[in-house]
Amino acid sequence: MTEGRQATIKDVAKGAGVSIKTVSRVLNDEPNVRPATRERVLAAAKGLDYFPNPAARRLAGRRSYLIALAYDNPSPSYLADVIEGIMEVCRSDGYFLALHGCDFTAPSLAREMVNAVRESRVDGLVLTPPVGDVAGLCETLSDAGIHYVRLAPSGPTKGLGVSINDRQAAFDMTEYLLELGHRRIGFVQGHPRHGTSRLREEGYRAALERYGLEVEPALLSQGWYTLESGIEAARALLRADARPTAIFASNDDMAAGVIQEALRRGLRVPEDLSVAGFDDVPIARMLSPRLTTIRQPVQAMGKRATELLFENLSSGEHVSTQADRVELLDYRMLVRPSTAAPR
Amino acid sequence: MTEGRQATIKDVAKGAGVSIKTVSRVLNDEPNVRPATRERVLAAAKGLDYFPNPAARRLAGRRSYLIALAYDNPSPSYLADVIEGIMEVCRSDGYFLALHGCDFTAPSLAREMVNAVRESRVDGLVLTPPVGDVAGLCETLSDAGIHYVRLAPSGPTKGLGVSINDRQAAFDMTEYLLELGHRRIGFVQGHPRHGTSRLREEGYRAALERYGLEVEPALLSQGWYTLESGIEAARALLRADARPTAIFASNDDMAAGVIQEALRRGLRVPEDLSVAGFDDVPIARMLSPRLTTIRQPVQAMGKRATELLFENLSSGEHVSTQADRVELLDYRMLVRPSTAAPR
DNA sequence: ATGAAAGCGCTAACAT
DNA sequence: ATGTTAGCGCTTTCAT
Repeated sequence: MTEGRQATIKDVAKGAGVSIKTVSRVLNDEPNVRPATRERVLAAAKGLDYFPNPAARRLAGRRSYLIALAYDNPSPSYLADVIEGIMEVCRSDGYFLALHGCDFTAPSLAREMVNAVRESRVDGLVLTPPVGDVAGLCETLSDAGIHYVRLAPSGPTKGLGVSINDRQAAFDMTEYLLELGHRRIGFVQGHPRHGTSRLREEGYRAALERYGLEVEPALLSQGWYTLESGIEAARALLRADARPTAIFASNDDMAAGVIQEALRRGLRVPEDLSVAGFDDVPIARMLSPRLTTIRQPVQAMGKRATELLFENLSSGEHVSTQADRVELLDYRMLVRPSTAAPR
Repeated sequence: MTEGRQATIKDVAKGAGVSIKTVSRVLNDEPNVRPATRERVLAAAKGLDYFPNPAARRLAGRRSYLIALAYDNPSPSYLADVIEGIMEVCRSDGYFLALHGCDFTAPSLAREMVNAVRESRVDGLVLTPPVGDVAGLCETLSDAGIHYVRLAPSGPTKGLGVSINDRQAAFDMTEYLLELGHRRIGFVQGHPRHGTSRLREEGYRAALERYGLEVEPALLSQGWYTLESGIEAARALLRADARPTAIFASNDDMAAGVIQEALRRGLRVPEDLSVAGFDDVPIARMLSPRLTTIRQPVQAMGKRATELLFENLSSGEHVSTQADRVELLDYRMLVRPSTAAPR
């Protein structure tokens, strides 16, 4: 039942009684085609069930119509959401998305990424945290003439980026806990090598300072953005003499660990301990009690990042040559039953 | 700093002092090249930092070196895992993975998928549940000469597939609860249009029958594989006069809902109610108590499915022409604190 | 406003 | 064992 072969631009040209160049013009929305001619070409293409061969287009054109997403072990929902956002733009622009898993701690990361780009011919990269924050990576990419956009870039930024204000969001969450009446608020720090960890901690500290409270070392505990590290951190925070009445974990996975450890110790959440997270991954709604957290618009961030990348690609300029440009999107604080006023 | 242009096969040929065909032979591991020549070519390629242009290769060859993953709203961790498994094989075989989100309830699904394949020129498809179970889809794909492999196919299967024995796994879980001493075991059914739902329910029913127990309608409650539907289902099951001492939900998200509703009613888990799930998504470990569940080797399934697809592609035969071939991989039952003997 | 012709960088017959 | 020669199906000058 399979058709003999797929229609080519020649078939369409013949069908419409024009040259292949005219067909190409119509297909690429170039000027200088009479509306009547355009219609005829479109009709012929439709009738023949014609789709341009991407390989031929890539080979002849200057672009590969391919971008890649570079990531290192993100939470599954983050990956799924960001992909969804990117795909939305790719679909409408006729681009493909390639996935590039990598190890952000590998010394050879930059070199390997340049090679991967050379090999796959991708037109540009979307870098998710923490990949985008790797020291020297952006410089290497820029030097190699590779276009990219970063999600949640931290620190002094070069080039394009999309983010939320992590610092402000953490500030808001801490302030919310303070306004509930909490005065001893524990904080579980994120992965030390992720840029967002620093920003979120800064927000937490700033809020305490605003309330004239000291940030006691006993209120801080190091985590790694994993469930297990959240349990460990909670263990440390809760065995202190004057234990906190609330714990703010830098992400939801760790907050789940905090809740687990609290319940194991017979503490009730939120009556004995309020717990807050960050990210609003699916588990936040599935925990008992449901978790107070910050929602990042991950899908929208992926979408906007891709739009910026495409603009940059077609502008011709390279990322690094134009002014730094990081767009901030809105986050939302979601108050759920895991937080309450201290007793 | 950007290089003038990327090296081509001609550059390599010149550098090695051979013809481009010989370079091509070396690159594609074809026979009839003297080892010494091979070495020379390889050295030249390396020295020139040469990578074959995928677009040219696709255009000239008969393959696109591209496969697609078709999915409809899977759990993020399922998607991430299956992608990881597929990518593993793609990387080693020089293939790319395209993502194709779709709506498995759309009447035009089959037609749209054929068009998408024509447009993107993918060599083959990996279909995740429930997409692979859509009536008529496989026939349409086969008729169009499109190669595919299904994950977790249900029902009488045509063509290639990779799965676990969902029915047996559900049987095992139910039997485990029975052996703990439970006699009233509630069951939350999965999405009515997912093939796995039927299989898992069959396993549950078979285990009860094996123990000479009747499957009372009051023990069954319809869910949709979502958290909310799990809560609803638990509400129905728990307000019955003789309420179950254990509830087996067809997936983890619904099990999370069951736990939430049970705790809301003041029931303790597992003391007053045992809860079990299916899938072992990340939340299973994050819930309090941690969830007893079935682990599917999703990544391995994605990997194996891709291997089968590639074998099929290079065999030349079409999927539908050979004997049905569904490989079953091992699952594992994970006993965690959410289940215990009834009091 | 439209067309002719020359590639893009490979693979695939077909030599040799 | 290696080379020659056509394409693959587009985009891109450059004509007209």
